[in-house]
Amino acid sequence: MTSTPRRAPSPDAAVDLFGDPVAAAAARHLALAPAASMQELAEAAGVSRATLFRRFPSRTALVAELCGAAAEAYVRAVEGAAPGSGNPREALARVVAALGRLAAVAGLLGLQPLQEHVEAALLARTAQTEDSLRRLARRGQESGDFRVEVDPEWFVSMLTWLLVGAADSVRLGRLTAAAAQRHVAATIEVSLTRVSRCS
Amino acid sequence: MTSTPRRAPSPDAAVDLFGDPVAAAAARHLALAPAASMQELAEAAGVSRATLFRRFPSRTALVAELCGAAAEAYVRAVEGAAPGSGNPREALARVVAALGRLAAVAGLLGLQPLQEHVEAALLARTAQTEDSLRRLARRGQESGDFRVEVDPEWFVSMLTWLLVGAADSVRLGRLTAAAAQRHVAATIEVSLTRVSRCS
DNA sequence: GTCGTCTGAGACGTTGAAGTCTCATGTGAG
DNA sequence: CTCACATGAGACTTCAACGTCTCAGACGAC
Repeated sequence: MTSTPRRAPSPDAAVDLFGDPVAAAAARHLALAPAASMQELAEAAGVSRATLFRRFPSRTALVAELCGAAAEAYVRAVEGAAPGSGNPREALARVVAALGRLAAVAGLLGLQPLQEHVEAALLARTAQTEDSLRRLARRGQESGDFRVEVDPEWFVSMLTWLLVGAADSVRLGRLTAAAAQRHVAATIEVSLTRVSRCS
Repeated sequence: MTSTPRRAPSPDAAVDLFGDPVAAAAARHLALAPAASMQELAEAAGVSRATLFRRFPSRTALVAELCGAAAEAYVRAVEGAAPGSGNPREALARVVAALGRLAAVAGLLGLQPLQEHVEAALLARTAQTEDSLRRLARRGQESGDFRVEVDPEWFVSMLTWLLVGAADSVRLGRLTAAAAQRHVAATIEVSLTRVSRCS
């Protein structure tokens, strides 16, 4: 055969965020229907309820695993973007691009209602990462690249929720994924970076 | 008595968003615990479960009413800010201020998982209002006050989700309500308005 | 072929919350 | 005091989803 049978990796690599397609499908459905039952999730994943229970001992475990995987991906995305290295503006651009890719898949999972201890675990997992983002904000402020009026804490919040908003706009069919991602990047950049010079 | 006995209206008037204190307390609790049972909501409101059922025929009805009231308040807040009148920058500032006041109370209610038809009803209720915001964005772009790169659709989304993010930061104790509100206003303004001149 | 493994179908028990109902208590109006 | 009405407490039914289990069929390895 002239065409090689191996599938080309999907253009946005975030698709295989989860090991298996069942988890991926469940996550996709859960993001759209946060209160979905195991029955629904199984149907969405194309397996029987029994099989879903074989893979995940309980609904709680399923949700925790999916959200955990999303948190993990978030951490890896930010780390991969090396927010601590190089020019702050470029580091910021890398971070935003990496997270933008992620948001389409995992953004709305962040809206999942969680048990308190599960949420606490996720927050603990991402605490270091969020801190590296805060440091990036401060670093840029010290270097004169970023506005000093922006509280690093707010920077993290803004980044997070704009990504969620982007994912939601896509869900409602109001923006395409690509456009939403561009808007997030532009908004973050404009609100964080200082105008360096006038024409 | 020298001091008049009538209570001064609370500094942020949004407190009595709902007619009765029971609904207000339930809404407050629901925002923090989206999966709360009627038992929990009743306790949070300081009434018995029976009474809660007397006032709201079902949990669905309760949630729908609270979210509906929030949507209503959103509509009124925007209308009250008259986004269609006057200088676009000032109109924007009015809108952001009005919504900022609202977000502390109702922001996280927007995260409530809803049945599809309930969500559709809320979207229908707010459609006109969102449209007036889009028109404000366009108007500002035509007048040269706002950047033309910002899609009016994204403007609405950004505004919405930054307010949710502000409410969430407050919930997590990471920002004070006042600070969060200021940050939202500043972010919106910076990302939307064009730099008019260079010192 | 046989074996091991995974799966779907579906019955089954359990549980927790929803929603209904009754009754006793309290309180304000007259 | 008496009536009307709202509430709290709690028993009760219903129900949907969870979670467990069994069994039969499919499929690959060998």
